[in-house]
Amino acid sequence: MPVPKGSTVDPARTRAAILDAATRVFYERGLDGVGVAELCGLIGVSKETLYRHFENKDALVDAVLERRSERVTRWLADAAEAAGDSPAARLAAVFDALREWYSEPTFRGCALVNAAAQHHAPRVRAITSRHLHKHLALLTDIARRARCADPDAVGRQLLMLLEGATIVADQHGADAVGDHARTAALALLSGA
Amino acid sequence: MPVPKGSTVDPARTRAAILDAATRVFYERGLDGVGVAELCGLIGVSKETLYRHFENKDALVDAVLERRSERVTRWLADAAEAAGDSPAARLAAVFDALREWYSEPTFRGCALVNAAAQHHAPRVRAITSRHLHKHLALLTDIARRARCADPDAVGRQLLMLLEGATIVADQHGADAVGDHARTAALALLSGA
DNA sequence: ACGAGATCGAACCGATCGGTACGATCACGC
DNA sequence: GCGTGATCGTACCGATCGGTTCGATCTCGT
Repeated sequence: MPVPKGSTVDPARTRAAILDAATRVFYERGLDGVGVAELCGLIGVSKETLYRHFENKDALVDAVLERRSERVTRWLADAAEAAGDSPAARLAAVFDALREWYSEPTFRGCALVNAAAQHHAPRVRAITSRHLHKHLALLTDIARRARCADPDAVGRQLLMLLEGATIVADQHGADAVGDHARTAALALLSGA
Repeated sequence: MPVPKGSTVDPARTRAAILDAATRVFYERGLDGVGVAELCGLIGVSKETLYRHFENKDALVDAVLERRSERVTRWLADAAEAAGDSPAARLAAVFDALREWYSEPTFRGCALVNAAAQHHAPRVRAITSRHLHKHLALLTDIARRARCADPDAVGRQLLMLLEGATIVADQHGADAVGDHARTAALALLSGA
């Protein structure tokens, strides 16, 4: 085997461990809320190892956000897909998934949007912008399937609702936010 | 006069100048994106002066956010008030005001929400939470005036739309976001 | 004219940060 | 068994940060 797979010394696994820990701690405490030294301590990895896998902290941040964006996007797309062909059912499934997310004790809002609010660096903003575009594509597709007169407009409206629900759930607790968002989303879809 | 009003040495004016500059630069570059030394340089004020008016940087941040929250809240309330008695007109006026805000070149999203995404400190989170509650009160009042069956639920839905529109306008440009948000808001109000 | 208080400018402090360097250790392939 | 490369632990570096201190200057009320 060219690449050891179960051993302690396995670059791919090390890299994944770094990404996993960084994803969690950056989400919990903010991109600038944890230093590289502390992060390495949490993972049980030396700085040299981290810096062989990532050019610098910004590159690590980019990788974390990129991976997170893909995971979330796929998660929502899968939820919609599993709900069948009915546009309303697909939309309901998306907001049901969001509702469960809001109730998780580790929920702290959207990691991408939070990151964009912290790092005004164009790199981070671009990743977040693409992230929202993926959501927009999913929601616009639902609006198109529902034969809305203006699917793009409805998609945008649903995107605002999705992002706003995430913000409100983070700031005001998840209580009924998920349900209200779901209700509003279905109303916007059927009313258009 | 116990307090000099037009002179160069005027603690109240100095304090206001610090707050003004800090509000602007914290909004543009982030709470941690500008140091106290640079901030003082921009204002033309020494560190000692800043630290006589504010106990520390966190206290300055709190004061900036508190003032900003009051300003924004009053601005939206005034817009609604000026629109007359019709609930739909009041709501439309609120989202018209938002649309103009989104188009300003300095627009960078909601300063309070951004701050909460940066500083996980409970102080900042509390200020932001109160800020959203003020918006919620305004929107719920409109829903109540419109004789919605469940004004609290509609208020929450409108709040999500408002916050989501602000996020989307920041990330995807202001283009038609304001119009779409306005349309969606009126639809949610009249459909409930 | 005098004293009080606000302000300036610059030096200074300790802590922390991102990032590098070095010697030692460990696991694997040949 | 030997070499290669991944890893560790630690020390180190320069920069920056929030915050303090001090002497000089300025303004104002009395």
